[in-house]
Amino acid sequence: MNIILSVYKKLYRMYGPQGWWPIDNEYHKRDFSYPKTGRQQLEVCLGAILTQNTSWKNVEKALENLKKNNLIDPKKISSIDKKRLANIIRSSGYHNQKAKKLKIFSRFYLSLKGRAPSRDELLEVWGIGPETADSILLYAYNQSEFVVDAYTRRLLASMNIITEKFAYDEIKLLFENNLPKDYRLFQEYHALIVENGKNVDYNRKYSSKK
DNA sequence: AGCCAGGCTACCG
DNA sequence: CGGTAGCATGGC
Repeated sequence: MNIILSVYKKLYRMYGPQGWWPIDNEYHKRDFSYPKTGRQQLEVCLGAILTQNTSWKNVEKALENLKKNNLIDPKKISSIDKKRLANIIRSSGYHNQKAKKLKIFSRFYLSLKGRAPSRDELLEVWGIGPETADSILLYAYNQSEFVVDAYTRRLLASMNIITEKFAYDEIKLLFENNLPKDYRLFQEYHALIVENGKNVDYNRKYSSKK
């Protein structure tokens, strides 16, 4: 069995099913039928943007605030005053940048008229980089795109499978070429890597930033 | 009381 | 091209 798959099994034994992406603060373990509504789909997209270089705790509050203001809605986000939006999502950090990102994404989301975006389309949107694009495709659209984040790099580097300077797409392909193309597996695997990253101290030695 | 988090853009050489 | 400063709050 290849090492990528055996690492998955080991993590799964250690932590069990994760039930990502959290929606309304809940982790739907062993249920891969989410998102169930357009609103949930948008919530995943917004969360993916808000969590950029930010702990999920801080994002939860921002999402709660958005809900309180009835703002999980692309039209409302498009039209709300940017300063006001920034204040609502303040707890997620970089709130001025992220307010802009949410507004630009909402416009884009509306332009899709319900269809799924391609990865290239997402990458053309200001504020959406490779990890956010893959998170959106994997968790909001249930497409088999593997998500690579800082924890993924640290994990593979700690096992000497990669060096720190592997490109995003190289790491992504390493997973996708060694796993059955199954979005449920991809969802669970990435979630397990993050859970593991939160619990394991890599001594910051393998961080992508210095 | 620093250090860091589920990154990305802009700008520099 | 590759490298890096800037963005910002809250948790530990």
